[in-house]
Amino acid sequence: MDEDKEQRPSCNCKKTTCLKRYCQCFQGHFFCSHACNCKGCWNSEHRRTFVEEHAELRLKTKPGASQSKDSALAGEQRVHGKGCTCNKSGCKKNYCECFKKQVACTTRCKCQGCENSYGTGGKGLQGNGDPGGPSGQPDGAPDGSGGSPGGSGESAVVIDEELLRPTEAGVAENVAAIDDPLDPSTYSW
DNA sequence: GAGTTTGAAACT
DNA sequence: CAGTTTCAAACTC
Repeated sequence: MDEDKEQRPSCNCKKTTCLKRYCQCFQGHFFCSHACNCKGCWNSEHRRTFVEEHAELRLKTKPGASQSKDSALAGEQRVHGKGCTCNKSGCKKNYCECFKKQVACTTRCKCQGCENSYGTGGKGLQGNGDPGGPSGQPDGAPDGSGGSPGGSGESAVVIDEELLRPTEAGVAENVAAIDDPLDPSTYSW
């Protein structure tokens, strides 16, 4: 029932008009809804064509970004396609895209002092992190099982593609749920 | 609740 | 292509 609610992100954009990937909704291929607290929002069904044009434009200018970083990688490891570049968070805070999705950092990541404990303990143990790093130990497994979950790290690496790639139906449903988030009087342009 | 910090995305 | 700036979200107080 609330499943759709959970899948649909909400944003608080003020300057991007919800047409850039700063916007959680736009990034997730959702239209903004009443749950959003955005201002000057153009990411609505009313502007669907406009939104699609923007999405296409983004696609043209930055093809690799079209699918976000997430699903860019498929096959051997479905983790963050591009990886994170965390410097200070140690990949153990929600600033870190990998941590946020509960996936392991990989060699694709450019993070420093990685302490991401998901999967095999993060690339910090794989060599890209500094060996004599902040702790040297990734704080152990999140579940405290004492080892990598599943041994192969599989459970932590796999991400739900459904969440990353909402179906047309999902979008349509989302759109249908929007009453009228676009009040002309609310927008300055 | 407000302010600060952080990483990602956009722009030059 | 690389560096800088801007942005929204997460975090701390």
